[in-house]
Amino acid sequence: MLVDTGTFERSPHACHHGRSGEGCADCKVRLISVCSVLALAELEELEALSHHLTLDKGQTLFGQGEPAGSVYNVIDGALRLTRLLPDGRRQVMGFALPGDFLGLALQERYSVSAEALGPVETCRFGREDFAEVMAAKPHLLKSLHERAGYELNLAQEQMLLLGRRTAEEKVVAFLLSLRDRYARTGHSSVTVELPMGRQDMADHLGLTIETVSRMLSRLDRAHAILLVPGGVRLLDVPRLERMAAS
Amino acid sequence: MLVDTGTFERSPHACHHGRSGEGCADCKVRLISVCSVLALAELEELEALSHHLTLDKGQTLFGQGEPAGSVYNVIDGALRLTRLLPDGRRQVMGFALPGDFLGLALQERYSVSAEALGPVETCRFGREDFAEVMAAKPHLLKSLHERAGYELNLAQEQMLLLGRRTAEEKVVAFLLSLRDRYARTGHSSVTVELPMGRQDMADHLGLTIETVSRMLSRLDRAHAILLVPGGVRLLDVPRLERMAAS
DNA sequence: CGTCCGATTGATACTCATCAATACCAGTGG
DNA sequence: CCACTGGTATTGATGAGTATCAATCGGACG
Repeated sequence: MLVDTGTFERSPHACHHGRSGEGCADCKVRLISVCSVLALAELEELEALSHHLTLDKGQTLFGQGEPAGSVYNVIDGALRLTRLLPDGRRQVMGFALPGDFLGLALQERYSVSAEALGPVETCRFGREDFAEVMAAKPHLLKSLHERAGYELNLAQEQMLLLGRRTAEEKVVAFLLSLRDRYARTGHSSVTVELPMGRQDMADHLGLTIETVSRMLSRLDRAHAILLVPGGVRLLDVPRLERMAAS
Repeated sequence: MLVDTGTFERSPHACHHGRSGEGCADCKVRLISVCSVLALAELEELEALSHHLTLDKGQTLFGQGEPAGSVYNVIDGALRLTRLLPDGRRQVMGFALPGDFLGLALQERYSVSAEALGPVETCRFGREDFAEVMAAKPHLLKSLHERAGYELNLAQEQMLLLGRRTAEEKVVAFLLSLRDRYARTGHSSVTVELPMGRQDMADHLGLTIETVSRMLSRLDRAHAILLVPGGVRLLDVPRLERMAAS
């Protein structure tokens, strides 16, 4: 069931062989990724093990159940993380954005599939390599563990949403949480980009595509948001926050 | 909003002051808890920091949002882990059983409330104390991280359940997952104990108490399960597994 | 025996899914 | 430039599944 992902990968160590502006030190997401806890010397050490990897829209970074051979830092773009039921029903567990770390559970097999929502840039490490570095650097492990705690928190938030919120609350809460995540990485704005399609949102919120569309239309008609191509503009954040019932 | 939990705690170090059969080495859950990765010498070190703590049914171990002053090993009994929406809607994130570790995210504040479903026995550590020990023992941190990965996996499973399964599938999947968890801790049996009430199950599965009750009755009438006081007997596991659509 | 609390069962209402048609938009080729 | 195509989003009509409301049951306990 593996499709040819046709990813493009530079040769290992590409970053530090004299190319300008490509090293980890200049990395766009250095300060918001796990790498932020590393000293410069450590960074170089890790850099020697890194592989730059890019994907196009729709390509699969890894599939649910596959042996987890690599871990990844997302540098640019967005991915969706999905689980499938045998009969095809799909749940989108979340979306990975720049600065996120994929594979932080360090398990034998990937528990989700990761697919690019658009052009994506990642920094790949062999799992063995990374595990070795981590064994030598407890503060890196600690940082990873903190991220895991954060992920667990998000997962709980999402469970609450899926189990106890109405369709409208789900959509509103999703828009606000996306805005918060963008804000944390610097891109603060009233206009929230939606790199995923309606079906992805639906599968994330436990709804159908039609219901998501209806709720967005309704919010638009109520002038709480403004639908724009590729995203939404949040017009009345206080009202949205009340609607989300968080 | 803090109720008097009225918990009973022995004086610190109670375990190793000559009392027989009370040390960590004899701990009932030693081999299935995080402590399983510790050598005997390390175990004694940790034991010096441990506090034995018991709760009665309904008592709160800690509340959502409170500063996370302690972490806990569950020795006996069961707790429910809940999150509340401002308007009172409740989501049960999961149930803690013997061998489980509470507070493994090591965050500033508890992200859930933990309430005893019956008599509960725990092993408490001050968060600072535990963090210190962990800083000195990377393999303990690694073990905790692995547990976090496992929790994350469970959380994803639950998201899939909440978002994409029908009421019947939810109830069946819940019964089977409980059986699996009991099996992992040794208590393998076709009779699955249900230490939680119907409302707890409902709040865990994103249903109402009535729907849970109806589904259980229906399964009983269909001779897939047998409702017994305090639990269920799984009569036709293969069929249940088909119904769960996992 | 009566009370209390949780569980079960029934009748009805409502939210959201389903089915279906249409609109929109980007790309492609005539 | 404009028709055609495929994919995605929107909108509408209807129905299924589950929530809600209400009554009854059943066991534990005083």
